[in-house]
Amino acid sequence: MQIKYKEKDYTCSFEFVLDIVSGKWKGLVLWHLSKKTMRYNEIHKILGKITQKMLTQTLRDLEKHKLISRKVYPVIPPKVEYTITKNGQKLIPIFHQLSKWGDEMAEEYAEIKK
Amino acid sequence: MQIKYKEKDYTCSFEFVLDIVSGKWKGLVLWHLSKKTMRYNEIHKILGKITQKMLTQTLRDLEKHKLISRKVYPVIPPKVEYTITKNGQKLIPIFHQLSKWGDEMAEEYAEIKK
DNA sequence: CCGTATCCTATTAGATACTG
DNA sequence: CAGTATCTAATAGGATACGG
Repeated sequence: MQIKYKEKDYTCSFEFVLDIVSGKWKGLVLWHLSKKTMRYNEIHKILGKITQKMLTQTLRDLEKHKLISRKVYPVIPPKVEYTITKNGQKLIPIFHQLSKWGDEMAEEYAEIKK
Repeated sequence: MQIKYKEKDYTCSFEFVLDIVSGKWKGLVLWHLSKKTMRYNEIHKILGKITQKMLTQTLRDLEKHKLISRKVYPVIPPKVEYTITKNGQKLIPIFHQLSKWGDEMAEEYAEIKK
């Protein structure tokens, strides 16, 4: 199935999915948001080493693809909450499977640090 | 779970998985090899626009992570076959789920070309 | 047939400083 | 608090030529 979205063309839906979740931080952010709604700084702290630029970019990407939603409270100081959407939530069980597969692979490699 | 493999560190197995399957071609090559064992040129033709450099690099990466195996026949002209491993095959059903999810997303976006 | 070896461009990510 | 704006570094990917 050919997919066109936001000016980009994909030859199959799997390619489309990779574009949505690949990159250094997107999967991780989604994973954390699947547990609870979080504020910008909260995500920033839990990820530790991400720069503000990358975090903002990651959040915007996820929002663009409707995997998370952004709610701005008109208060001072600013308050912004990020929540996973239903579509985003549907990815999580699949992420768990991938993780499990990764664990099994790692055990076979026997170079694990627990 | 901390994973270290081939000089690289991963903070979780999901990150490890992304490293294994992300990139422009790896998922696609694995997908095709899940259907049948193929020769180098056969893969090259079916992918169409991949350069030899990228194809070789992709195959080496997949082999390094033991998702495919490489068999060289000592004949002239050379013959090399690539086969998906059991570990690689385990990924395929998960890929199908991701694909299905991508299709559903695409339908919601309603910018599809079938 | 199945690759390597260079060289080059494009994309992604990080560092740092600044702002409503 | 939640971001932008620049600048730079690192990595991924592509073009082309050549070799056993």
